[in-house]
Amino acid sequence: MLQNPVQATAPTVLKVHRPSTVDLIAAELRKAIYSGALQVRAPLREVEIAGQLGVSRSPLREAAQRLVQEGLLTAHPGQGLRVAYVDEDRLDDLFEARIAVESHAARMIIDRNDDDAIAAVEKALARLKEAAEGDDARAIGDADLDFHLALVQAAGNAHLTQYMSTLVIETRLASYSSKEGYVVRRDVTPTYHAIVDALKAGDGDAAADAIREQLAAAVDRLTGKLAERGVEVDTVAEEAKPADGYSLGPIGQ
Amino acid sequence: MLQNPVQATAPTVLKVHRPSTVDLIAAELRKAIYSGALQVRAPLREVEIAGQLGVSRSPLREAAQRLVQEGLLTAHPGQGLRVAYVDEDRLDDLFEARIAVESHAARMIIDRNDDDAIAAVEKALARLKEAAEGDDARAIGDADLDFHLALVQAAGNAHLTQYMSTLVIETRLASYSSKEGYVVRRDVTPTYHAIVDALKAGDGDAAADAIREQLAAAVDRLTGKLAERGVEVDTVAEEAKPADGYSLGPIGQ
DNA sequence: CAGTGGCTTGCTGTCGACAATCATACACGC
DNA sequence: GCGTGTATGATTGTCGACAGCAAGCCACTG
Repeated sequence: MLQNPVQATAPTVLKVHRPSTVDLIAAELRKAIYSGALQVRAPLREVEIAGQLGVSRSPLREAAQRLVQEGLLTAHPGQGLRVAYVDEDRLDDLFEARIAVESHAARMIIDRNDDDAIAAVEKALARLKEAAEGDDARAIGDADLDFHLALVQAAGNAHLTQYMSTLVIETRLASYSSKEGYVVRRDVTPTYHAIVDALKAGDGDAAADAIREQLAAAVDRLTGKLAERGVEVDTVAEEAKPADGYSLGPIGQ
Repeated sequence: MLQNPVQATAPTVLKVHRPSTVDLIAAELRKAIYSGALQVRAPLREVEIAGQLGVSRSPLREAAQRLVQEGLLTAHPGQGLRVAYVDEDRLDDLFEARIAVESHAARMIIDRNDDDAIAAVEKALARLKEAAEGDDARAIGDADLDFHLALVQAAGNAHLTQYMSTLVIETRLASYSSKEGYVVRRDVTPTYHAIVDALKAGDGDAAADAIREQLAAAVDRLTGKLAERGVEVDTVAEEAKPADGYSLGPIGQ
């Protein structure tokens, strides 16, 4: 090599990662979608949202484009932005993608014999069991999704974790899109134990199968196929949220 | 059901999907990164890029945020946008994600016994073999990535396909980030045949193993571990592209 | 001569305003 | 009465401009 462009200075302190305004707005929008403050298929008027956030339209639109890329918002020229709607085809694709990511995460954990990771997943399962004892459908749903996200996070792959974060929010979106309304099963824990047991046993295929079974059941519930077949399960429903009057918190200082 | 909200009108024609300006710009930026016109770690000055594209800064910035979300660009406050740099940690995560997606795609194809899908993959392999006979490193690399993308496309999952598209571009970015320069192996085809053979044989585990082996070798090559270990492989290198003077085509009418 | 301080320059980040486009409601004609 | 055409209102898409921040250069000081 003619020139050796060495690192100018070995950084003693990691460079501070100050979040940009667009980061904050995007996070706020995701939270709003995840919590249902922004309803499915609802058009979001930019001046209104920007006003609530205390920013101008420009950074809001930039942040919105990130969610478009994630598939959480859709943009049709002239019609502006709408919260995405998860139809049946996309639902299948979404859960198939989740199977790919989650089962691979399980295999990664098993291949590494990562006890800490398994412990983290068990902790998430404990929180789910605790939530399932209550009647708050939203809390149960949160704990459910948190479990799946924790599984992927435990695999320690930042790339997959970010993708999974999007998949989680889109799953919640699918729940909102369901004609059955927002319903969660209460008796979910047995299937989850199967996943954790497979992790402990170091059986990747069993873990993958358990995840597949778990998610396939979720798809059936969301598409209403369980009801069609007359299957009765113990479910908890959530009242529809206030139609409007939602307000997003202003961007932190 | 009390109310049956039937589809208002069965759409006889599919709704036209007119691409927005932001779509076009984002696609142009991706192409520029993929082709190397925008070099790794290069800061992109907005006025300049916007001028070349014949648009204002606003839509350019919005499009750029999409690429930020994809991980193709990075945004540090006050310092603007830079083409992302794939360091070693991220490289590992990237290829592990590719293993997750591609091996699952293979399993999907096998589970469905989808002969058309296998035919499509074989077609991509044929194109790769044809390119490998030449000395154009870029063409070989394109055909290589096309093969992997074709594999995922053949699985027929739009969600995974979109994710894979990003992974493909980021892989190209990793090649540019490599200190070895842009180098491709010429004798890749045996490993690819193993993948296709496993697809034909309907052996999902074998396909997954072949993909893992293939991608692990790619990581070794990109990190220079092959050279360290003194492994000699038949490679084709590409001259470094013109440092600047790149110009992006204007947005189509 | 090395290090520090301030200045300057360029760019980004954000804003307000204009023009183009779409949806809605209404009037008209068949 | 139904469909078509038109007018209106609102919202988006785009632009140019200003303020604020960061990097780089130069002069100054120890």
